[in-house]
Amino acid sequence: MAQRRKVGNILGLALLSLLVPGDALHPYEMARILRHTGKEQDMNIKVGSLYTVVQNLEKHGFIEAVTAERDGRRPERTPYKITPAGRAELTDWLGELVAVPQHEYPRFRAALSILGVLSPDDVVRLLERRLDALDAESAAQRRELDDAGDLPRVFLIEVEYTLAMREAEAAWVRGLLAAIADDSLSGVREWREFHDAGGRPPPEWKEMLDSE
Amino acid sequence: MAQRRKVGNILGLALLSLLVPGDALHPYEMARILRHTGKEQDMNIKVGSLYTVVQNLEKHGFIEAVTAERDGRRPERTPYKITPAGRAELTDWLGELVAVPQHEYPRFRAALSILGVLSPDDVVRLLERRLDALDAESAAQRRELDDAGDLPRVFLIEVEYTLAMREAEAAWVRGLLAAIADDSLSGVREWREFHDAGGRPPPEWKEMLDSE
DNA sequence: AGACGTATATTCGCCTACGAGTATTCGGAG
DNA sequence: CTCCGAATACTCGTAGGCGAATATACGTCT
Repeated sequence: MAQRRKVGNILGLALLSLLVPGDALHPYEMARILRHTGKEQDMNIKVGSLYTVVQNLEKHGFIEAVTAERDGRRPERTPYKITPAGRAELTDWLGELVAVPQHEYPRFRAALSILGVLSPDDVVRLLERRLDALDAESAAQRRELDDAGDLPRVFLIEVEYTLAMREAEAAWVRGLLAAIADDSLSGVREWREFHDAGGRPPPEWKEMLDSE
Repeated sequence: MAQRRKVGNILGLALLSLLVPGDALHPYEMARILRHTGKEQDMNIKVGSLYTVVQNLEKHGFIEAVTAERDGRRPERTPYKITPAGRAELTDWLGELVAVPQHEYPRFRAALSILGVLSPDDVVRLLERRLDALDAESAAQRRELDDAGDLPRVFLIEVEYTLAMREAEAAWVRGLLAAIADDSLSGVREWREFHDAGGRPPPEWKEMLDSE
């Protein structure tokens, strides 16, 4: 998964950001804060991975362990603090994420790309279910935004972003359904034939698909 | 990564779909077809993974090896064909992907959620760069769509979808920039203070962030 | 005919992700 | 006081992802 960055897991970015104020934190507390501040909505957080990521961050000098301490008689804890290299990595990484759109692979896009193996009628039914789910989620999220009305908007941009994207997707799906319904989507007849023929593309498409 | 599905890698879905017509294919040819038909745009395709996925698909009975053959003196090839269980898995999986929106974690959303560590001015600059990149990509993709004008639209839905999403994102970013510029985004002053204070949240926010 | 680049076809091994397990302490209920 | 569940704080093993290596055959330029 890791590529150019020495630490590829996005969790690493969140951890670095937690340490920015300068205080040392031990892994378990990082996990607690992340969960408590709702960061699980923004990224995949698994405790097992968190410890791996902390190790990697240390290995590459982005954080360093403060002398292990013992509080009460709890298991030994090793707190970490961010290094200058860590701060540099944080701003650089974050800057890149904001400025350069990544090519990610939403499962839905993958699914769309092989939609042909289903029949148009099935697809219509499935898309309608998706639409319902999308609308429900949007409504829930809009409520969430209203409830947190006193919190400055800046601290909710990721929610607004997600909401905007979800609504855009819903609109697109609606458009697609409409196009299928009023038959303005070119190729639906061919699609049905394709599907009825057991997924074997008619010969005259072969070249088109090949040449692409 | 794998969860409910016995084979979690989305590549498996694409491979199953290739085998739907009934002909047996060997792994290398699957890879060739996928690359040739532009599926790399829709999902992450690594040859190393492909072989692993093929093995897993076989292990779970979704595909089965046909007697290994030898063509010319090329290295031995083992072609696979889809089983009834494989067809069932394909339609079920695909159906779920279409009907049920997944919670995925776009890096950009994660980045937005910790934007606070950058200064508002930096963020504006970065967002402007993103906007340029988005517009450039959209333009390129629209050209691509025009060029393939004879191909039935059904076979380009994934492209249309991506384009729609990208444009929606661009619109949202534009809106955010405008809101920052005309100061209608609540909390920007606090944001600046927060950043100047070294990322330490002012005490009166603590509760809000905690209670969330 | 030899050399060299490209296409064919797969294997290997490292690293990361992460579920599940382990060990300890604390805060109540009874 | 003691039992027990929840919280604290990690560790470990396994499976999957993927870059890189390997090995053969083919085409073609000289």
